[in-house]
Amino acid sequence: MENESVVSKIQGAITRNSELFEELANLYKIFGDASRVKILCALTQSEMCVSEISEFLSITQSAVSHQLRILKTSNLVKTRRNGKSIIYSLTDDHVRTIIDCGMEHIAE
Amino acid sequence: MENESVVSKIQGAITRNSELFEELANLYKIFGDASRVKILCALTQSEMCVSEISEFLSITQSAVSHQLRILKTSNLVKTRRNGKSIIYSLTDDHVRTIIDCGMEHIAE
DNA sequence: TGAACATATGAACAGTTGCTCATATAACCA
DNA sequence: TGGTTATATGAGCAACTGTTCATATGTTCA
Repeated sequence: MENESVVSKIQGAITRNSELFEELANLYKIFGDASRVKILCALTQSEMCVSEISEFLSITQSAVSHQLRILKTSNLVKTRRNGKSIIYSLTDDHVRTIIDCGMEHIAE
Repeated sequence: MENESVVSKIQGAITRNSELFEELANLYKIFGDASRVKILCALTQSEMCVSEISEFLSITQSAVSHQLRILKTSNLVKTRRNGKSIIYSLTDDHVRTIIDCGMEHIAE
């Protein structure tokens, strides 16, 4: 079949960049949880502290902290201290783009 | 604090659209696995049958089938039969956009 | 029809995930 | 300094995921 060379080229490209796809999957895995997407989406609108996030998500402060740690480890959010509070915000605008991208797919 | 009204607006918007975020998370969950992203990315280049995918991913035909079922259930791929083979292809171009979007974030 | 090939499906299982509970760390203020 | 508030962290656990193995379904062709 004449499709074979095309397929083997694709195979080559994907096998060579296997780690890249691993990384890509790990990025999407972070967006693959409703709590986290909500947090990220909220942060596209305004920076917020932990207790504010905890309140509007109606989940435990502990749960929020755990999620925020994941987001911070992945460098999607950054923090600064303000008195007793820790204020979370997005590190860059890619998050917004990615969310928009997904939203566009859903709105079909 | 003057941030309060902003936060409560965001809270409202997110609480109202809770199901939307659930849907969004479910979409990203699908992209959150290396095997699936590789399959999807391969399909942006060319339609392929199960055995071809199985070959270049180096995973069982069964595993591929299971993953393809997830992709099909989510309407990301469609199928047609060609003799003994089932040919898989993307249902639309959103997949490509979403992958590109994530890749752009990684390439920083 | 029956053997060979291609794909789908169900059960089982190890690994992962996201939550809660209890507790630790840290800053503020009386 | 001690009490209060804000956040972080670790253990434990139930639910979920992705794979493999065994097997079923479906198509082709001699």
